[in-house]
Amino acid sequence: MPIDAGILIDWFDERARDLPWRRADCTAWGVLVSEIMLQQTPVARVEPIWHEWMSRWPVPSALAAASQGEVLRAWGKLGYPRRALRLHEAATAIATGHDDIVPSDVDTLLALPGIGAYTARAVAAFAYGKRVPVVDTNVRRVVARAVHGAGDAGPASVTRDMADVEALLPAAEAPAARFSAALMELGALVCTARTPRCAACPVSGSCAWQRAGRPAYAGPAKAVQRYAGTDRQVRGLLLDVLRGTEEPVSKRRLDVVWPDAGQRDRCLASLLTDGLAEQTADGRFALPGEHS
DNA sequence: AAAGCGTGGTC
DNA sequence: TGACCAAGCTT
Repeated sequence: MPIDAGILIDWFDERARDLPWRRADCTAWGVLVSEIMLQQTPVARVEPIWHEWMSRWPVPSALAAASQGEVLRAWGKLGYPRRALRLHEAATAIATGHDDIVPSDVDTLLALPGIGAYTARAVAAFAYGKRVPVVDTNVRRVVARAVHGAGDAGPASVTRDMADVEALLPAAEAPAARFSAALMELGALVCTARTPRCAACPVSGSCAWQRAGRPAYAGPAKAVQRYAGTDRQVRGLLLDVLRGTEEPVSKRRLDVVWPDAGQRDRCLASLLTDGLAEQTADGRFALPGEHS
């Protein structure tokens, strides 16, 4: 059973959160920055940082002119700092190769670093009003339930997931883009992972999962991400030291963050490889681009 | 194509 | 408490 676009869009008009990157005066650059920051990071943590970035770097060329270290420091504790580096790279490419204008074409967007299947279409739809399937984890869950009657989405498949959503999309551009935003919002506010609020759902009447009696998820178990004790945690601790100082720090200052020397050194080396840290001529360590 | 990559909030 | 979750991308 397809989701009624009119009903969903009406619900969105009434209930959507007033997020700054959804406002009419938000630029395509603002939308792109928000999409990158929102990858695996909750809205509440993104909002204040997004505002800082918009006033500090209102256009791609402004970000491109900043050093990597400044960008990483401004990224703060949003997590996955490689995103910040890639956004900086993307800004440089947009400034030099696209007249400082964020591309509206999906394939052009896909060619930029850090922009994948979801983000490219999110920018095309939300910044430029294009009719393209926008599939994130929220949308996959909503479709799994409302259309397929499953408790949750199985493993992602870009091709299949996009075809599912394409089939639901209104024919015209403007309502299609609005529908895409509404599907995501429904997944974020109502059709949530843990405790779906089906009583408040505007499309529960046509939901296949409801009709099937809300069966539990039957697919393969999802891999659980460990964090404590992993390289990710150690890299995070090292980076936190570098973020906290303007001056390069000695190796000794980094050694205190983690007891296992082998893991520590491996992580520091990987940060250097990833371009998230740099070693100065005198052997100390710093965020990249500020002391070389 | 499965695994790696940060961080913090929730129940 | 710790497992799960949050607008993914890259290799």
